[in-house]
Amino acid sequence: MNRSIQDVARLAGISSRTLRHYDQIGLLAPSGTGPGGLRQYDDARVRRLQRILLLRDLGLPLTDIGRVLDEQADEAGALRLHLDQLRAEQDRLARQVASVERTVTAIEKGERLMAEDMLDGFDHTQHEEEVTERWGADAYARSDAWWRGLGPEGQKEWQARTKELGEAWGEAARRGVDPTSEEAQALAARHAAWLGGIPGTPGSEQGRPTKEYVVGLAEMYVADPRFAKNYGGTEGATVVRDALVAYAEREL
Amino acid sequence: MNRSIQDVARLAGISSRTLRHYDQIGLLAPSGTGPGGLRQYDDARVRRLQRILLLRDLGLPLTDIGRVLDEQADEAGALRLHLDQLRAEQDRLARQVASVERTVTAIEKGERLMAEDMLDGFDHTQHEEEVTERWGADAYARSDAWWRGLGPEGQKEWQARTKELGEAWGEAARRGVDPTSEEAQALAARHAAWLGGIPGTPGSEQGRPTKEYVVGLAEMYVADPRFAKNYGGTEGATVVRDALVAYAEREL
DNA sequence: GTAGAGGTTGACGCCGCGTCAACCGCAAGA
DNA sequence: TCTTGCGGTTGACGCGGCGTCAACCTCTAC
Repeated sequence: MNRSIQDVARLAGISSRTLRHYDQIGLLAPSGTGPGGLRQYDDARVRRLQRILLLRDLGLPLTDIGRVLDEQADEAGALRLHLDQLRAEQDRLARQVASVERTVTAIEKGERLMAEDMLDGFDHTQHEEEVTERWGADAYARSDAWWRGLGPEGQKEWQARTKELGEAWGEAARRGVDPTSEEAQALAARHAAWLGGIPGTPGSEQGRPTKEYVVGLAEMYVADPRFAKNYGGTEGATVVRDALVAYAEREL
Repeated sequence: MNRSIQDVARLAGISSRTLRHYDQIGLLAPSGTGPGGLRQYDDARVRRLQRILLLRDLGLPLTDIGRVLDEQADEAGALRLHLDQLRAEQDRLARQVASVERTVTAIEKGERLMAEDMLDGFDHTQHEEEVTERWGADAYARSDAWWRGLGPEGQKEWQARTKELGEAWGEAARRGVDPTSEEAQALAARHAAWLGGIPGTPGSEQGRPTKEYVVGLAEMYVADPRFAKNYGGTEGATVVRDALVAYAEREL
């Protein structure tokens, strides 16, 4: 019972291109070739194809399928390993969905009522005391002037970005990432870049905030609930602080 | 405040390659080029990069990000659309995870106690009455001879494949797929190919089951609970039947 | 003069095929 | 006999988002 490539493709509900691909990568070679190099598949190949497709439907990569089928490797074991990856991907997706959801509602809220919630959530002028106390009245005045200069639209925009950044931090913190991990450090880098883009912050002339400013601010995130709430509470803020401090020590 | 590519990369916690890529695809061009073609980025580009990375973290594709940022397109709208896709992917993953789980337990069960559960689940000899009644005692005898010829190992193997195929059907049925959809028809094709590979089934000499055999069997899947349970009950079996009948009409 | 840092452009690789393009062999009809 | 058409063949690009060479350039410091 030798079948042509089209026969097999129709039988299996796949394309002939897929069969040629499987031949090419050594996953399923035809049993022989007829006149003109036409591929022929016997019953054994068709059965092998069945198993390939069943495993493929489970999301197993083709290379793994090849190993399982060729080396008599442990099928259940391979699937359980695969299951772990699927679940990890599930987690990632769930977090991303939640993150997007929060971002969307934040944006829409911000569009409808830009006053209360967001100004309250991260009002730039909110930390006047701390700023003046730590970096002098000059710094605050410059910063405040910049803030007013933004205008309502600019302020809304700025707050939205702020909230998005806080969102990213909160998400990572809830997940319990290591503050020294590559991911947390990348976030810290972006946080620092963001701070450095605000005229009036110490070091903004060099385009990056000073180490002292970042470290001080990081401590404030933990100490002051008004800031901490932007990063998932005190616990979240602790992660943010540790990450920022580590980053500042390294790069600033 | 013009920064070099490395500066920006470190600031943002990404690689310089990524920045070059963004330049290449027109997502983020540098503000200018210095001596030797060195890319330079001003503050506005850095801020744009911030937004790019925030949206990228949410899983939005780069092309969409470009549209949102360039055409002042509706950011919340784009994200909600993206959210739909994420949720669809979540569904797909959840179903796949469940499917893999069931397959794994089925395999392990089959390894430990191959007797009861699986023989009960889909005993080939189980439908002797129907086979003899509909296709004659000859067909049953041939089929039965083939079955015995498989031996215990072969029977176990065959049953495992059977269960996997039933699994795929059950999964699709629970999802409520249209029996005439491409997906269901592909499954039907594979089901038919599987039947055609069993010596003794009418039409197996041609490598594919006859239309009448498939249609009759499909009806039995719905009518007989012993079969229906392999496809998610009567409801599931109905989908299987409709898909198989449609396939048989078209291809056999 | 030469080494080194920090760039540049160009290209391949990943994964699982879809989708051309250009060609070949065989059978049926004008 | 020529043409048309079917059913294949090999080869190559494309997708997404970059990582990772390779080969080359420019400027500075020793």
